Amino acid sequence: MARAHPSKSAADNGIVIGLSAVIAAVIDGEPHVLSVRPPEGHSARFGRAFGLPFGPFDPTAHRTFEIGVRAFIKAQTDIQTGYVEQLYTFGDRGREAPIAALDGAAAQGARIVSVGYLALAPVAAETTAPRAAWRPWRAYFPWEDWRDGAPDIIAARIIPALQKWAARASTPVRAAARKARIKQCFGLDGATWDEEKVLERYELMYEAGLAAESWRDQRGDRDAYNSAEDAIARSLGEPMVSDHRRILATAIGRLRGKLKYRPVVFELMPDPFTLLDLQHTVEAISGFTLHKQNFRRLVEKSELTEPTGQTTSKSGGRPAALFRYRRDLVSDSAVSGLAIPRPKLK
Amino acid sequence: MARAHPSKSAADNGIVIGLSAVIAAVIDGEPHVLSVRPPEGHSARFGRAFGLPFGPFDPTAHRTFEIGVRAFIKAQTDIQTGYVEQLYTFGDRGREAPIAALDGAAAQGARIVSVGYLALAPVAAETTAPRAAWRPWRAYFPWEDWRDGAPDIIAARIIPALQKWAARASTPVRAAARKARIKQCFGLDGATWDEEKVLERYELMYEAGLAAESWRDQRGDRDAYNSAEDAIARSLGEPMVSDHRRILATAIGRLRGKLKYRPVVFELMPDPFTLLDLQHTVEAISGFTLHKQNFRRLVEKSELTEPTGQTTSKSGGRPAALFRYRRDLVSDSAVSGLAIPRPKLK
DNA sequence: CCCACATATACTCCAATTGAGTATAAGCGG
DNA sequence: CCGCTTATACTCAATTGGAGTATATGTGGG
Repeated sequence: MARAHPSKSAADNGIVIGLSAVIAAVIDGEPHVLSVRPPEGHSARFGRAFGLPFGPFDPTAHRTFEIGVRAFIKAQTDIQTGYVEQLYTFGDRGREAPIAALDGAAAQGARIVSVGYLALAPVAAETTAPRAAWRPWRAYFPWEDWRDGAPDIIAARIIPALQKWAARASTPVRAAARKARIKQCFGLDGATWDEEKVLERYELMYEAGLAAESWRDQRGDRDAYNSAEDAIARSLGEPMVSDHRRILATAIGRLRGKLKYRPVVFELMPDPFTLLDLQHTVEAISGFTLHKQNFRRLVEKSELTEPTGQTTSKSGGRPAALFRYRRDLVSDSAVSGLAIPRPKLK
Repeated sequence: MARAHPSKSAADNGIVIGLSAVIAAVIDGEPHVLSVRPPEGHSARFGRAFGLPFGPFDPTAHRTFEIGVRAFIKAQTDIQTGYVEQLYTFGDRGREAPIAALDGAAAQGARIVSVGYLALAPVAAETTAPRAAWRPWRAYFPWEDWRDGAPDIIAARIIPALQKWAARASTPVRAAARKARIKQCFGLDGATWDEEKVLERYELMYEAGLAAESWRDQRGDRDAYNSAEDAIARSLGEPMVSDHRRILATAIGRLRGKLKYRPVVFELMPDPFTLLDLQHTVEAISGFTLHKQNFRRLVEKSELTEPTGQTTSKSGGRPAALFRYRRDLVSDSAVSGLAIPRPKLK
């Protein structure tokens, strides 16, 4: 049972802790996540899905998780991240399957536990790392962006498929429970769309067999499909390696929530910015549009920003004043974010 | 290197995941946490501090963390918990030290990672487990309860000690940074007391050497003390085993926050309750008092409760109407809690 | 039986916040 | 200088939220 590198491998039935990072940035008004294409020949049958930057936690080398995360982000992506936050630790058996080869096949037989992290990068951050690429959230979650109203895919594909799934439940009580979840998750009849429920929506779709990962993991509802190919062809959003799409969903939900009570948007902004830039960034993250004049009032009242005195005329019409975030305020955590005003419906 | 029980031990430099649970309940208007006294002879030099119910995660037996947590809570405490939520995963080296003997000395040399959980129990829950006892939060965090105004211990002992610690910083810049943290954490001059910052306050005190654990871990500021005995005598609040007080701090902060946007208070209530009971529970958790009439208005507007039609005259004066929580509403997560109104100062 | 007392519940008031506009300012390209 | 575009300023009504007063309904003592 002895191993060549005990610090990087694990005994059979042992545990490996994987650190995964969602690195988010808003590029040209679109929210993106840094994605990594696995090496050639890896998980080939799964269409070479993207994954998150990922690395095994090495207890001998890393005093804390955060140090470990920062280290491998730097190693894998060339990106400088300031803000880093732990999201959640996933330990379910059966969701982590095909990432087996962490570095080789060291982790065969071990239970893989994922500690997910969220990191924010200002737009400026470019990556020159070999297999890393900024990819829009939209690719993975085409139903989360409501800036142009309700995405067509919801009414056209998601809801019908979910309703069929609900109807397939084994008992009427369970069918009703499924329907209630669908209603709450997607804001049907009367319920409001809660932009923070990203994970709940993804998990619902996973269970219903609408996420390609659920087929891969041999989980979720499979009754409605003729074959694996059929299921994958009809799945929604691009799948990711391992449970990374679940971690991404967690990150988006958390970020959308945090926006409201902590000044995190500014971690995504280049240095001088206009108020409309700021608004567009908030809108990109939260997935819906805001009332311009009120957003302005809000930002000014918050005193989180200060005018630089300069203006930019890139915007077309009247030049916009440039602002900067007042980092001096306190050691961050004190102040209370931008309390996004929610517009009435859409 | 082979072990007798590979699933419960770990290779040298391996990883053991500990699951710790903060089980909270409000008893007679006082918030309590279920604490476990370690077996005789264990960590004797540390005064036999209490710990949280705790168990190693067994990858072969537990499909998910939550299953594992529920299993050992049941095994260790006789308590039925409904609501269970993951808090945070702690992996810092050096904070976990003296829990070495998980069950024997199996984990010698392994890195211990703590996944903290929060569980809520309605008052009714009694425990008959051998070494388990309900203990008030106050014992561990005597500075967190502001229901009778600012606790004396803050002005009398905490702030002076922290100020001295700030002054001992190696550079003036660092001293200023420490002062700013103190100000924000304890709501000094102008800053408001943020009841959610329980963890930040504890970590500050740990760093300043005011928590007995920081001495035990050989960490934190130690300059101001003549000896270990001196440090422990002057430390504030009762220490806990391992990093359990940190997990408890995380739990309290999270619970205080969650109260505001999710209907979790009801998980702590017996079945029919009066509105004043409910208010007292919220106050116990959040640590400050509320305006009675407005709290009432809030609860009624929220429609989270419904009157049972009955009354109770236990309260003394006019009998109070009994209410129950409407569990039918939705699959929990939809509704938005009680949005605690914050009274102006005190 | 009535009165003091205690708590529960109802209602009022005012200030602050917020949603949603309209009006005006200041650049650009012709 | 005009029309277009976007930025910024100001207005207004509705809602919310903090704080207080008034009234209801029980208990226990004389």
